[in-house]
Amino acid sequence: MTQTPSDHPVAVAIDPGDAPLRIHEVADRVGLTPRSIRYYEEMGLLSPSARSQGAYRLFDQLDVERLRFIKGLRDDAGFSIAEIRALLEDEAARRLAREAFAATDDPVERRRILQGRLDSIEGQLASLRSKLGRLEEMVAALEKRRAHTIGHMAELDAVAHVARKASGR
Amino acid sequence: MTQTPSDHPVAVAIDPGDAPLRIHEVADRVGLTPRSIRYYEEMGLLSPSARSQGAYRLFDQLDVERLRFIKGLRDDAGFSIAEIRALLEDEAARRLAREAFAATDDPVERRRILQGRLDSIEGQLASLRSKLGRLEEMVAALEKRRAHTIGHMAELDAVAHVARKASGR
DNA sequence: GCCAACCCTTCCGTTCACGGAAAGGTTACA
DNA sequence: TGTAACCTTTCCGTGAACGGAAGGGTTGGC
Repeated sequence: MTQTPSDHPVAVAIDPGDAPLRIHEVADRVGLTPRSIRYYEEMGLLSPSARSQGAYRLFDQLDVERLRFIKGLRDDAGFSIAEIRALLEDEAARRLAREAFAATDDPVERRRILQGRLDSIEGQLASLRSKLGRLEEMVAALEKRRAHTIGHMAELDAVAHVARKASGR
Repeated sequence: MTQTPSDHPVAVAIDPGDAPLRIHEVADRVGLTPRSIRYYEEMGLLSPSARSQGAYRLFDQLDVERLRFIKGLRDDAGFSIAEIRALLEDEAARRLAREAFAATDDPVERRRILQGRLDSIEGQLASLRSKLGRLEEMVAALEKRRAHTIGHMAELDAVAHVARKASGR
């Protein structure tokens, strides 16, 4: 995936904006605090990012995407850090797999690696869909209550209408 | 759910069918601990439930439903207690409104009360739908990645197929 | 080569959402 | 009239998820 600026224009996803970011820059971009990012690394949600000469953390575009995903899982899906780690666990291997993928030319091996990645994604999808399902149930229940209430109101309106009629329009 | 063989299902507020439950019974039914329930009451998520002679908390069917809803908001939607309280805040008024509803015969007043309840439900629906939307976005993003990965695998398979052919079947 | 603005690790503090024990009162049942 | 099994409030403890300060090193621009 790390395409040198040479031949195929296909996967030139990262060329100029690929300058490694420092922690505060990532934090601003993603909407987290540096403290949280360090904490997530400590908790094992991030593979050890690159470091500068003087041990500064350096983040690439993949790290940023990963952190966005983490933030989504935390804020939108409401997963705990432990759950997120479980979800991303296979993905730690993915990091290695990515290198292994680039390192080999054997299609069988490459296929095996891609299959692993796919399994991981499927697992994440299953978790999210489960949460989605339960949320949809809640929405459905609320919609039912709403319909019920609206029904009652219509009833009352009908009664009022009859009453108005009975009292001579 | 626990429907006694009474006739009007409308406003049978105090019915011998739903014998008041004690805290541990509710906890078991809903899937919470007594401690959590007390905590939620302390945090203002429950209107002060009825109390027995000796100050035991007594819960009716509405309390149980409310607690189920709270649990759903907590576990499924991942809302914090503060957010849940905000969501249910108007519903504190609902409790009073329910009594007011039973206390009046004026259809106009009753309609007004129902409208208030409806507004509250709409607010809750909006919150849940917002969360739902963001979750769906995440699922969509994952599905895209999955499709991408599957595409890559198909590519590899095609290459392998060609290779097999070239090497004499 | 200097300095402001970052960054590092370490450690203690804090908020949230409860858990759990203490000390005592209540209920239901024999 | 016990008595076991609940319940009450009060208070201190805890794990998760950070916040923030201390003490010190690093970068980058002038």
